[in-house]
Order: sequence, then C-alpha cells, then structure tokens
Amino acid sequence: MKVSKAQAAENRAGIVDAAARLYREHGLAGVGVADITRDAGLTHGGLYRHFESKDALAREACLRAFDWTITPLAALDGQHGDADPQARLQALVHGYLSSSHRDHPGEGCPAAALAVDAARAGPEMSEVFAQGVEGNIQRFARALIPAGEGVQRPLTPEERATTITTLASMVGALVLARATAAGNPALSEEILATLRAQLAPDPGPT
Amino acid sequence: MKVSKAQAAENRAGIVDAAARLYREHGLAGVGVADITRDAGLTHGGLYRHFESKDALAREACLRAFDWTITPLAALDGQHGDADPQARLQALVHGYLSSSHRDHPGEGCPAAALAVDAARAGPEMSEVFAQGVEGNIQRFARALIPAGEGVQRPLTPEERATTITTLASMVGALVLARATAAGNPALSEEILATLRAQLAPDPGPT
DNA sequence: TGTACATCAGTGAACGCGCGTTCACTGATGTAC
DNA sequence: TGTACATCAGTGAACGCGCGTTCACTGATGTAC
Repeated sequence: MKVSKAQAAENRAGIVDAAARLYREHGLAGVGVADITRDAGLTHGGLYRHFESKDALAREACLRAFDWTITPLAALDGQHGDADPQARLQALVHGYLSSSHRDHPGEGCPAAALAVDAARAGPEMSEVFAQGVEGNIQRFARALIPAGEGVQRPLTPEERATTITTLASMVGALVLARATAAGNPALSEEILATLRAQLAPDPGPT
Repeated sequence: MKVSKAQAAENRAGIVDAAARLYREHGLAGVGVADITRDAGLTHGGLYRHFESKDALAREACLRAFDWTITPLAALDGQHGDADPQARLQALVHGYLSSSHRDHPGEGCPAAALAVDAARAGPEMSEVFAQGVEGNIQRFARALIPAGEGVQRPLTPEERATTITTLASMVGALVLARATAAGNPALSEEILATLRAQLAPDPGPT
C-alpha cells in the first residue's frame, strides 16, 4: 500500500541509517539488502523505489556514517563556555581509542570501519569516502584549535598535518585493536593504551 | 589423477600463496575458493583434500601473509655491514608509506589489508591475526634497534611503545590512502607524505 | 628388481543456499474536477 | 467540501547467479610381496 510522502521520507531515512550502522558492523559485503530493510522495519522489494542499486545505497550510507560523533567530545562541547584545547584533545583521543568505540563499530568512525571495504568498492565509493575523510579532518582540526576563534579560516599546513597524523594514528590503532580483540585482548588493550599515551599524554598530577 | 607427494605439497603451498595474495587484494569475502584454486593452477574440488573449509584456508593464508617483506628494508639488510638505525627507519617508513605499497596490497602488509576483515571473521582468525601482528611488532622493533646487538633480548617498554605507535600510524595512513586513492588521489598522497614526514623526518641536507 | 594392487590428489558435475534484482499486485494517498 | 480516480510506496513470490561444499570417478603413485 502507498504511504504518505512524509512516511516515505522517514522510511527512506530509516533505511540509510540502518545501512550506515550495519555496514560499519559487518562490512559492505557482510550485509544483504534484506538485512537492511528488515532492520528498518520494511521488506526488501521496496528498496528499489528509493535507491538505484545496493551500491548506490552503500554510497549514501557511507556518507551518512561520517556524521558520527565522539560522545565525550560532544559532551564537552555541550557545556557552556569553551573547554581548553588540552581537555578537548583528551576527550577526542580517549573517546576514539576506547574499548567502547572498539566494541561498537556500528555507531563509530566509518574511516576505521569502512576504509578497507571502500578501497575495494570502486571509484565512486572512494570519492564519497574521501569526502567523508576530508570532513572529519576539518572537524577534528576545529576541535583541537584554541577555537575561541570559531572562525572558518583555513587550517595552517601545520594544523592540517597534525590532524592528519592524529587521525591516521587513531584509525590504525582502532583497526588493529578490533582485529586482535577476540584473539588477544591484552594486545588489543595495549595498542589502544599505547596510542592514547602517545597522542594525549597525561599532563601529570595537577 | 594422483600426484607425487612432493607435487601435492607444492600444490598445497601454491593454494596458500594464492589465497594470501588474493585475500589481501580483494578481502576475505571478495574471493571464492574457485578463484584461489584457479590461480594456483588447480580445480576447486581438490581443495578439501588439503583444508577442512574455506575458513581454515583463510586462517592459514593470513598467517602466511604475515611473512611479507618491505622491499627497501630487505635490500638494506641484504648489504654487507650494518646500516645505521636512521637509514633503516627511513627505509621502513618510506617503503611502507609508498604509493607502490598502497597500489599493491597483494604483496603488502596484511595488518593493513586484512585487519577489518579479520575483526569480523571470528575468534580463531583474530587469534591468527594477533599472532601475526605481534610478529610484525617484533620484526619492526628489531629493524629499528641499533641492532649491532643482534641479540634476542626482550624489547624495553619504550621500544615496544614506539614500535606499536609507528605500526599503528603506518597502518592507519595506508588504509586511508587506499580508500581515498581512486576518489581523491591528492588527499591519498597527502596522507602518505604527511606520515612519512612525521615518522621519519628528513634529517636535512647532509 | 618386477609385478599387482591399494591409495589418494585432483577432476568436474551436482547440491542447496542466499544473494541482488524484478515484477505483478495492493491499497492508502493525494489530486482533478 | 465531496467524489472519482490516477499515483506510487510497499509487499512478497520469483528469477538467475555464484557461492561453499560434496561426491563418484580417474589414474599415477607408492607399497607389499
């Protein structure tokens, strides 16, 4: 049966959200269209009223996934007043390199969850992914800049290099921590802890 | 027809090698058993004389893949005399974070090529992967230690932390560079260059 | 050393299954009058 | 505002296809005598 335009738009968004989560959890090749529509409370046939193909949906889901948030950092931003950059760096790094993030890829960073899949999914997906990564670089950089200046000035080369290094290091650590979590939990924790210490050194007792 | 024991062993090794390469190129879910045996010059039916299942083959192939070498570093080691640690670090980092390595995952680091797949492939695969990562940490650390001391003393905590940081950073950079290569080549190169500069800073004009 | 025969690595057809996609159909929505 | 009807989001059976795995068969190997 037909549904209202509002309901249809809601259903469509539900499919994209479900896909964004399931793809991050099980990979692009590990989730079928029936899994996605079932998760969104629909049946698989109707999918093609909204998306040209599974690949088109995957691209949209990937883009959507890059809207993820790091809870501790968002919490800090939610407070009144500006948190100092040191505290923001701590929140970013400790939020990213947490066992909670490691164990819940579905709501986490798609750069870590989907990078390898995206590399194999063709140029269009790569383009979407690159857009997402560029967006995350900008977001992370803003989170680390003194930021009293909420301005939109371009990043300095140094800021950009620092941000890329931080992002790449965190992605690598998370990816390795996930792959070793079940088989060698101690190694998995060691990797997370080592990079937390490296990227956001404890300033010591205050 | 039956073949000699030597031939059978050779065929088995050929299957593992083909699997190790194809899995790194296309992912665990992206390669069928027929692809693997065809690549090894056989037909798919005989596979089960050597391996219990596709998963068992995948585990063996993953373990095998961790025997990979970084060509520039191996070349340096092939020379008589000891290269100094600075040169070895340069060779390691520049070999790892090269466009050649990015564009040929089949012969490259499985930690980067298979980590996300391994995280989803169950505890047994995770165990194999963790073994491989631990092995690579040891190999990388030895490559960076002054090493006139070819001894087998355990790594100091600092050496271990530095090696883990370096490995994670390189894995993250390579993974992101691969995912963005087709869609945004400039960003892909920038990521590689940024982490090369970060991990093995040019000592300047000599 | 020869001979007879059991072994078993490899072949290729066949299987059951789940996948992405298609399509005839349904019936509430939303529009034309 | 009421009515008649075209639209189209969603359903679920059906499709062709490729997958992992099985199995009857082949024939060179390697062993027993």
